[in-house]
Amino acid sequence: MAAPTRLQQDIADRILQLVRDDALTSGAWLNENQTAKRLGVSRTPVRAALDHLAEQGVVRRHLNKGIELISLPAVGDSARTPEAIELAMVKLAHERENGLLPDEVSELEVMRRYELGRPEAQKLLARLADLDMVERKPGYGWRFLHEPRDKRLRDESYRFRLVIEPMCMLEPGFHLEAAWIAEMRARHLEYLQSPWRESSSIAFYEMNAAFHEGLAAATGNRYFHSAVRRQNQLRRLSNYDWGLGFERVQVNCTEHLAMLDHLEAGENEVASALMRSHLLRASKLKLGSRQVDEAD
Amino acid sequence: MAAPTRLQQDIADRILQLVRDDALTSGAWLNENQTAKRLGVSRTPVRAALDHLAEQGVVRRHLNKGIELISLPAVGDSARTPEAIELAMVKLAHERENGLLPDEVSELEVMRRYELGRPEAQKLLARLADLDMVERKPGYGWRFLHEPRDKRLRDESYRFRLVIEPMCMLEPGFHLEAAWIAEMRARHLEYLQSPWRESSSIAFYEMNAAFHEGLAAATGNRYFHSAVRRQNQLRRLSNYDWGLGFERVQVNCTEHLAMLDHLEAGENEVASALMRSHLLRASKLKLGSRQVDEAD
DNA sequence: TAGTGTATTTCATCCTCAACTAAAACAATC
DNA sequence: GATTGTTTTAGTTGAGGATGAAATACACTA
Repeated sequence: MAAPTRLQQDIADRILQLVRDDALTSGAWLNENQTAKRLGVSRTPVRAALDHLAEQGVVRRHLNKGIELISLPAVGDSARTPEAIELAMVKLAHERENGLLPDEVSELEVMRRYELGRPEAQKLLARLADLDMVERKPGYGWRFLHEPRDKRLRDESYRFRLVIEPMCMLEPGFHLEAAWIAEMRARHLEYLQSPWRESSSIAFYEMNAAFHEGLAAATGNRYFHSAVRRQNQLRRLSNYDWGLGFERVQVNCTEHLAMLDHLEAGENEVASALMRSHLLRASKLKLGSRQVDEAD
Repeated sequence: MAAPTRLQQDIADRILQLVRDDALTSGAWLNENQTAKRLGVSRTPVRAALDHLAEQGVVRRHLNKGIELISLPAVGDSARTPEAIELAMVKLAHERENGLLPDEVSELEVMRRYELGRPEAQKLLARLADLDMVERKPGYGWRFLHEPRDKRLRDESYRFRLVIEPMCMLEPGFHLEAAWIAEMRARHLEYLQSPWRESSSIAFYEMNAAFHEGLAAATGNRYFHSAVRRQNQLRRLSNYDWGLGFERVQVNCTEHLAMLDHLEAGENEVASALMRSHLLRASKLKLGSRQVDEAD
């Protein structure tokens, strides 16, 4: 059978998610129409996704009767493959940090260097431009906007976040879902209890990003949300190769948990103050050799 | 002769700007190499631009000798043609505001409706997505993220700016160029002294945007700058067809001028407070029939 | 009738080719 | 020797076609 499309893979994952949410068990029957409607998509990709799931033995098709659920795979089994563009972006940022890239690059150079098609290279550069990392030169080519390992950049980022993030929880409409708090707390506790491995640094960064982004989203104000998301994207580029000690992880998690506690208790001013000091402390950390940036 | 390229037109304008900055007069000689270097561009487009200027009688080429300046056209003579994409964006935003566009559009529909090529339509949609105005649907097409004339959106924008902009002038590195202050002051005074015409509303908006963006740029922090610029772009879409009264223009200019005064005197805290009340006042204005948004 | 199976249409992406533009190298002239 | 004129090379953009995927409409089955 044909390889699954990005969308089909995505739909397949979301179908499994729906099945879990509805607490369906083996033997349950799925409905193409409803599924398609719930996912906001036509039946075509849903059918394709179901075909793929059938191949994996998760469901079984019965001719003209429907789809039977056979066995539900474990959560997180489908190892989301990050997009090629994402990978290339991280790689590019990394090479730039280490002085392997000149101050100016052409589109073609990006294509060759990271083995991308033209549209992909264009998207990549557009996204970097959006993050204020590069800009178009007047004629051809692109120019990096700051030096590798620019300390000023990091300071600027913290100063910006210091203005934005503590204000989030003071916004009028600020509201956190109880479920979100619970999930965040669980994820943080996991890091406190299990031993730290270098390999978990990417997942740790993502949890951090989700924490800060979630707080911004809770304002209900899309501009706060998108400003924080933008900062996260930016930091993601340089932070994927952290060298991070367990103490730092511990401090970070503890501070996050404290904020969650106060927010749950409705003490938003306290949480706001905590956020401020949290960011201040992070901004003052000395940078280790491999520590281009750190947790928050 | 071939029609001037976007870049060539741009270079031509900037050459004239350089000539003015250097206070060159008729009879002066221009140097291709230096010009190219100053503009950060190769000689090729500079030559082309000079050819176009020669056609218009601004300069004259002497074979193997150089370029002689003949007559300097008046400022603002070259009516900057905004990019086709810009125009289409404004038009699209306008139609959307007036309910002429459905909640979902396809790329092709954008191409047809605004007579754009595919790459242009893609760029347009990408930029709208960047401004959080639309998002990709899972399958095909794009979806508008908010209702036309969404009041909430406007409130959110003000709340965000209320957090960001007053903090700009309190940032450690904040520094305004004296020349910038002088120019801004002059432009504002012009609006106070000359009678208000409906036709000046676009120019008025641009002055406003330049004011706020300039203050953000003065922080030396690119994140403040880019956050404010983003807000300006967003507002530009819905604000180009203002219906604005002279009183509002007057109040707006007066407040801006007061801020400039205090900033010049080093009283940044005062200016910051003024900015806060400035934004608050603007956010509380009642919206007139055509007043989708207002000055600040 | 409510659902799946099938076909058709619309849409988007990818690719390649052609045209053109800018950059860089070289030649010619003052 | 510096500056302009010319050529060469590299890079980018735009247009059309092929491919494949999603949306839609229709047919079929329980």
